[in-house]
Amino acid sequence: MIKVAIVDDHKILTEGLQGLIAASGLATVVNVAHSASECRQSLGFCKPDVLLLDVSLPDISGLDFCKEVKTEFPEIKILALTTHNEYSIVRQMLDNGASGYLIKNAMTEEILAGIKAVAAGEIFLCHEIDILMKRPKETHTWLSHREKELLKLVAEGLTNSEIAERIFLSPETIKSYRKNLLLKLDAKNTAVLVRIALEKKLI
Amino acid sequence: MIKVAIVDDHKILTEGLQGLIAASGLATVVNVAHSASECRQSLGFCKPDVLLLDVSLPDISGLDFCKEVKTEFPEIKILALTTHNEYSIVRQMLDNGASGYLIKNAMTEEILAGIKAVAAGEIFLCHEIDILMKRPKETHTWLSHREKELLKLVAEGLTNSEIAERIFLSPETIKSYRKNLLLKLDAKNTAVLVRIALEKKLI
DNA sequence: ATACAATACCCCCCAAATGGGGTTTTTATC
DNA sequence: GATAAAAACCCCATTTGGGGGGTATTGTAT
Repeated sequence: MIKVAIVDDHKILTEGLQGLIAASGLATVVNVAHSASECRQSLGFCKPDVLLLDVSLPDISGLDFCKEVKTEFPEIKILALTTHNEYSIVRQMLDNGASGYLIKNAMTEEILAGIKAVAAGEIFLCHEIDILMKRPKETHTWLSHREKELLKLVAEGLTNSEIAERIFLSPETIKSYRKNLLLKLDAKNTAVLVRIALEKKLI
Repeated sequence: MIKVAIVDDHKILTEGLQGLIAASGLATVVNVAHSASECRQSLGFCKPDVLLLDVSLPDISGLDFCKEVKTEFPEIKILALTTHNEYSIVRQMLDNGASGYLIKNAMTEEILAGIKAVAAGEIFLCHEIDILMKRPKETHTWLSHREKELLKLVAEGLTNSEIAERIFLSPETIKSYRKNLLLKLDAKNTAVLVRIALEKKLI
């Protein structure tokens, strides 16, 4: 029997999930938490095989929590279960050690299939996400570290010279980065740049 | 027995909800839809007393769908059930005719209490939302029609003169509006303006 | 009656962003 | 050891935005 733990702040969802998993006979729910900190306290002793993890948690980001859990308990397989269907979120989640990714409007059977697959050491993506990730690379936007850093500072409202001071670069360099960002994200100006960044969850 | 219909694209949640409502003995689920169009087709004959409605639907906005249902079937009480806890969303939902508002991490009992209350013709807000709405007016941002319109166009990347042409106003007027928006939303510049607008779901 | 909010308009000045063209160095990757 | 991508830098010209000051006209709620 696969031991499953759940972290999600939506109580109706966790209750529904518990019932669903119990009814399947495939796995047993050993712990339910509604925040990362709550989950952190119980992981040590309940030792689940699979952790169902939401990206939006009330305390810290599910992305960071995924990395944290994987560092402390590398043997626990993490299966993301969330509403986000953006490339960058899935990409980061997998890079942070997740073994699978489900979106919340996936079929019930997919959730059980996902639990089974990741428990067996496989990588599992639900249908919609699988299609998303297989799309040609050009349709996805991927920014370098520096570019992401710049984008964050721009979205915080810093001017070029303020950014330059902050990260010890020439204002001219910042200008180049911004030009590149406008090009890469196909944005006409800063307003659109910020909108796209937030919509694609790049920052 | 209260007749309840549900519209939400998260299948796990709708299944959980169905079980929960059935187990309570308070109400009976007469219909479950995963999109507005699906729901639209069934509302006519299943005639629910209460409609549990999510704000994010795959086809159209739950806000618009709320208004639509209220126009066609004024006797159906609408109870919003969603993750959004922003003032502007709640405000719009209530203005569009919703009788109640629940957030998805609310307690199970609150959902049942909400169904009971709105079926009885009352207005019901879950605890967290109640607190949010009771906060002094000054802490909420509320924009006029024109200001919202402007903000949308700014976020689309139009320059002042482009906006002026589009809505037949003087470019100087647009400048004034923008200055006001920066003040009202306490934004240093356009980048922050757009970020705040998206974060507070004002546009 | 009058005060208020919303709407629409105008001026000046300077700072900041955008668009165009570039170069060099460092750091992975094959 | 070649190659490519990322990171850092530079100049010119123009447009756009932001900060400061305003005014006038509506409608509407008290």
